[in-house]
Parts: sequence; structure tokens; C-alpha cells
Amino acid sequence: MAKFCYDYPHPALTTDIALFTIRDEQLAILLIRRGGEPFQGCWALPGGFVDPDECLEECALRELEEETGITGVYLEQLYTFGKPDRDPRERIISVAYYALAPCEVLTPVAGSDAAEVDWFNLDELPALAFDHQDIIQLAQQRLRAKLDYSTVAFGLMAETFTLGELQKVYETIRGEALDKRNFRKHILTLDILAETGATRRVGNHRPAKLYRVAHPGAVHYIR
Amino acid sequence: MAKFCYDYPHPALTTDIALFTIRDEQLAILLIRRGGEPFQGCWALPGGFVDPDECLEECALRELEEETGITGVYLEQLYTFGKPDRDPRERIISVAYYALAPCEVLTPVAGSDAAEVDWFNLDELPALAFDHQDIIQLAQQRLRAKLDYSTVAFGLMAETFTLGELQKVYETIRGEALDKRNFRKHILTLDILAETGATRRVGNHRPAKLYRVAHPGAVHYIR
DNA sequence: ACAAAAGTGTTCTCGATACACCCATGC
DNA sequence: GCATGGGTGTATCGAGAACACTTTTGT
Repeated sequence: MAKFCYDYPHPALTTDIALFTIRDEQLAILLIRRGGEPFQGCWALPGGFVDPDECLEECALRELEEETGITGVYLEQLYTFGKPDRDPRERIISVAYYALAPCEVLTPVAGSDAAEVDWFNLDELPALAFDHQDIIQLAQQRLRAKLDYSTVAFGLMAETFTLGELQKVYETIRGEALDKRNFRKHILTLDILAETGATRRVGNHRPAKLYRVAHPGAVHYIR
Repeated sequence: MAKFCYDYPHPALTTDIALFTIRDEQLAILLIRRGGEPFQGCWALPGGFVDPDECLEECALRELEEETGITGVYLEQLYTFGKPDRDPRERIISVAYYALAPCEVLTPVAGSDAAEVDWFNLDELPALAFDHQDIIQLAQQRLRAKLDYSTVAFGLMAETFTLGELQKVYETIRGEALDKRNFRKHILTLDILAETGATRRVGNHRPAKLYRVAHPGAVHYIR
């Protein structure tokens, strides 16, 4: 076939998506098992080739939906990986994105190019295709860093949530326990949460107030 | 000729470099006047097509040298621009880098693809080719942000410098005056500068101590 | 009554800010 | 001696860290 010809070599272009969620108080990432070569049967990040008329972010969202059925995540460009030999077939540039979603909504379904889809805790990752290990590591660094100076964490929360749940998310990503009183003071002085008025009871103890983000949509920079 | 053929469309891949320096207490950026179409005669960021066997960062450094003669700058990946219609010829993805250099070393020379090379103060930019205006704006935002939580600014300083000069650089990028005593206290408590022992005299007044970065090479994150 | 998480205030420390004067030099 | 930028210290304020008990609920 080979119908697309150029005067000088062109690389192929893909996007890859590192979608994080919190499952069982663990930071987890979504992987697909590759159906085709190379790295057939290997786990990899969802992603794929950019269509001629779509922009990069559109591609990331489309591939995520096609391969896993997941939509409506928070998405942000991470870094572009372009070492000449990162793919054995031909030169492929990957614009990596990272994404966040509350696990409540997420029931991934294996899609077109993916034989299987599943969540993996970050400390129990399988062997990964290509340089996807590097992408995940960078994405995790970025997530941890942004926790301190932005409100990204809300991308991991459901519509409504308790302060205890929010604190667990922060603790999970930072890998350390936080003081309850200081955490609540800090979050509430940001003045971006609103009480819903409702409460939620999950055990044999006092019910917790439910909050939601007061002005959803935007990730704020703080400090 | 069209010797490079693929089964499905491939975009072209370029890097563009936003190289900043400080000239006359103004933040300035390096532009080239384009020799060929499109946007012939227009000012643009230095940059160009990625060779088949070089990685992205190598390409950025090579293009910068070829087009302007400049080497040895601090370079960092900024963002990848990939809107389908950002170039009228064909689909071209640009991995944008930003770079910093002290102006002392820099005497740009028009190179291969550039008819002319010059510095422009950021508040006096000419009309720019492609989406280079957006790239510059993003680069400037990033530079300003990193000033607060890293030591990027040293990329704009010569080998040795006075605290007064360093303060001028911070003031220029932030666009506001800083208190001399607080600035010096802050910088010195970072503990990354070393006195050279020498001093420099530039006017009819007391000579200033010269400092250098104690452990050069790395950009540190602070706080 | 007890277990288990929700909720709440005060003290301390340290970094950021505000602010004014003397010093070394050339003319 | 005066103009010019170099160099220094102290008081105040606010955010972050450390820290322990009461409340509500189900069993």
C-alpha cells in the first residue's frame, strides 16, 4: 500500500495516557494488555496513533475511550518522549498525558486494540512495553508535585466526598500520614469547598459531612 | 522525489526553541527572520525538523547552533504543540523547548536557514510566524513560575555575578521591585552560592562581591 | 460501655515582609 | 563632600507543624 509519501522521513505520532485513580487506598494506574506486536501480550499504557485531523488532546481522549470505555477524566499534557529507538518498528513520538479520575465511575472495558484492561497498584506494576515505565514514573512525580501547589487532587474525588476521604487521597499520593486538624484547616482555608448539607455514614461511628468543589472545572494554583 | 512512504499519514516533527536572556535589564528572546516560505520574511523562533536519528533535545540544540551559532544554553522541554492546522504546508508537530543563557556569551550569527537573527524585548515583539506567539507566552509563564520554586534564574547569569545583578534579573522577570535585604537573605540561605573572593567595580561606588553557583549544572527545587 | 472515625483550638516555630542606615569608591 | 550602589539587622506577621480531647454513632 504505502500511499502516504514524503520528501524526507516522518516519524509516527502517538499519545499515551497515564490514568490514575485511587483504589483501596492505593494509587493505581490503568493498563491494557497489548493485542498486537510489538510487545504482544505485554501490559502498556492506553494510547495510539494521532489521526490526521485531530489535535493531540482529542487523540488522548479518543484512545482512552476506544481502548477502555472511559470518558470524562481530567487530562493534562505531561511530556513528549522521542528517543529514536523507543519503538522497534519505526520512529514513533509519543506525547504523554496524565489523567485523573475517581474510581467510582470507572469500569474499564477492553476495547478495539486492547485484549484486556485492568488497574494496577503502582507498587505492583507488571513488565511494561516500550518506555512506559518511564512515562509512569514521570507522571507520578508530576502528580505528587502538583498536589502541593494546585488542586489537582479533586480530579480523583467523586462528586461529593468527606474530608476524611480527601485526606486519605493526599496521604496515599504523598506516602505519609497527615495531621487531621492541620489538613482540614488547610483545605478549608483554600475556600474552594462547599458543604452539601448531607452527611454519609460508613461504619459504626459518627457520620461525616459531605463536601463538593464549589466551582468545579478549574484546577487552581494555590499559594 | 518522495522517497519516504508509509501506510498511513505521518506528521512532520520539529523543535522550536524560546531562548531567553536579559539585555539592558529587559527580558529578551532570540528570533530569526525566516528565509523561506511559509511566513517568508517573518520573525520566528529558531527551530527545525528533527533528524531521523537524533532525539528531541539534540535536535533543539543542533537547530539553535545551526541557525544562530549559540551553544551551551540551559534547555528544558516546555510543551508540544500539535493543532492540525498550525502549519499551512502539512501537519507539523512542534516540541517546544525553552532555553536560558547569560547575554554576555551570546553573539548570534545568522546561519543556514535564517536570513537574520536578533534579540527582541518581550514587550516589543514583532508579528510572529505560526503559533510562535503562544509558545513564547507559555515559555514566559513557565519561567516566571519556576523562579519561585527553583534555581532556574542562574541559567541567565554569567559564570560570576554580583547579588545586585542577580536581583535585577529576578526583578526583570517578575516585573516588580524587590527589597534588597530580604532578597539577599533569601538567596544566601539557599546555600547554593559561593563567594569567589574577587570583587567587581562598575561605577563610582563601592565594588561588589562576586559570587558563583557552588555546585553548577543542576537546577534545584527549593521549598 | 466500648469501639471507631468525626470534629475541633492553641501554642510554637520559622520563613516572609517591612523598614533605614553606614560603607567604599570616583569624581 | 557628594553621588552612587554595596552591604547589613531587627521587629512583625502569618502560615505550617505539633499536639489531645470531645462528639456521634452502632453494637
